[in-house]
Amino acid sequence: MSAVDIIGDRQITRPSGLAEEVYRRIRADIMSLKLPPDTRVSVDSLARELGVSQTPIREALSMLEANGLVSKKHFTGYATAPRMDRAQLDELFEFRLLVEPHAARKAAEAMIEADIGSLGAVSGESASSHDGFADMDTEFHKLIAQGAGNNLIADSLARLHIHVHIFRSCFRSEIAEEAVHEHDAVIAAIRARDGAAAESAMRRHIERSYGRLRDFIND
Amino acid sequence: MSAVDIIGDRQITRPSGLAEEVYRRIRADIMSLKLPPDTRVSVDSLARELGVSQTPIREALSMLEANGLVSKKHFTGYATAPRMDRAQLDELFEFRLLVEPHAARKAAEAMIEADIGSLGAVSGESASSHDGFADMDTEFHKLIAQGAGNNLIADSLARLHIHVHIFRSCFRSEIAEEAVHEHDAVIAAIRARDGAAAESAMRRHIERSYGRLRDFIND
DNA sequence: GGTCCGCCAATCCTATAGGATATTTGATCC
DNA sequence: GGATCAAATATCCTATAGGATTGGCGGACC
Repeated sequence: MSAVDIIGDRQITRPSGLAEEVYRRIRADIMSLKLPPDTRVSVDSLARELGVSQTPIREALSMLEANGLVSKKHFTGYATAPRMDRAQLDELFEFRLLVEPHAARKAAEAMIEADIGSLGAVSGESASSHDGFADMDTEFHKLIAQGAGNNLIADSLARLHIHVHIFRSCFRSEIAEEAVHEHDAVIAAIRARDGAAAESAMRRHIERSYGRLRDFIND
Repeated sequence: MSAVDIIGDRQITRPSGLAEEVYRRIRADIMSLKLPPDTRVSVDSLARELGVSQTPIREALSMLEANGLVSKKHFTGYATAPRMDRAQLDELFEFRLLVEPHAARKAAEAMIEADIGSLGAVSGESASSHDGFADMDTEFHKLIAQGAGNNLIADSLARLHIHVHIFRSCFRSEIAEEAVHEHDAVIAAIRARDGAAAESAMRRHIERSYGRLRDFIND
């Protein structure tokens, strides 16, 4: 009998290592703004708080650094990345505008029916709270990127979307009713297998989203 | 006086930490095929070989894992990523085809003169050896991505280009005379500040490059 | 009053030791 | 001869202790 066992809901608790678990935890704390941008992160404190040794903390922070969520200064320690400035927001949306409409088109052409079903499941409902909308938005874009059948694109967008999430959370942006409608437009086009319509609907969504977020920053 | 000192060519040797140095070292070994794809990588061995403790090795490997160059299996150890298969190659070039022509267009419109100068410096010369061409190709695409003024794009492409480099090295691909000509066509278009021409020249270059690499794989 | 210098605390960085696990090897049995 | 099982090895994972460095604080000096 292995040390890991079957738990109630028939799910193996595969221990991918403490490092990965710590990674998820810290990333969650960053995304929930429990660790605000530009905040010092002490290895020692985290080790005590989470009740593990320093080594897995260090590994997790190294991975977070490689993903651009924290930065390390030699002999000074780690700190969460500063909030995006105007230039970075521009760069990020230029990138999204380049990739996501293409992904939407491919998804409309190649997505399997089952995944289109799950896509409908993240439409509108549970968009009552701010966090609810954020999670829904994340899931929406992730499903489409995966539906396009390109893991590289999906991973790149997921990595970037984290920063969008943080930026949006910083300003407690009101839940955009428009965004839900824009999502629905994309979903409808994908359901209709209309690649061109999906591409332009996604482009419109991202452009509007860009406009909504850009208002918060003027430096 | 700080511990780090000024060296001959007026450059500070800023010690970014052992972890980063180890990171570069391992990445170089992977790119030079000294660590071939799908090869076990022992933390202990590396520690002894490089004469450092296990901790910086572990941090470096964590960063490499986040960048997709090695993978970790719990209680089994690290291993270099397996060589790209056909599907991954397709995904990678779909991505490049999406991003790089756009970058070339922007570079033609916005690149400053000085950088165009350095661009000409990587044209043709030192393309005699295989490694020489590989480095030149890397530098060529990096300069254009940076010239487009979008760090996100530049970083994403740099990360992907490493895998192209490894794949090409695996097959000891002959130095493609064509590639140099295609590069020159892009450079000429950028020099002429012709965005449309730069975009299509880059698209053509990547498509041809894709065709050249695709021949090596048929599974 | 402003500036510079030395001290102190906090933190990171490194090294080593011990526990746990997967893979491999060898012998035994069918 | 092939398959199965068990022990041994190599490796990773964790924890703790000690050395090195940076940044901040207070006092002295101009």
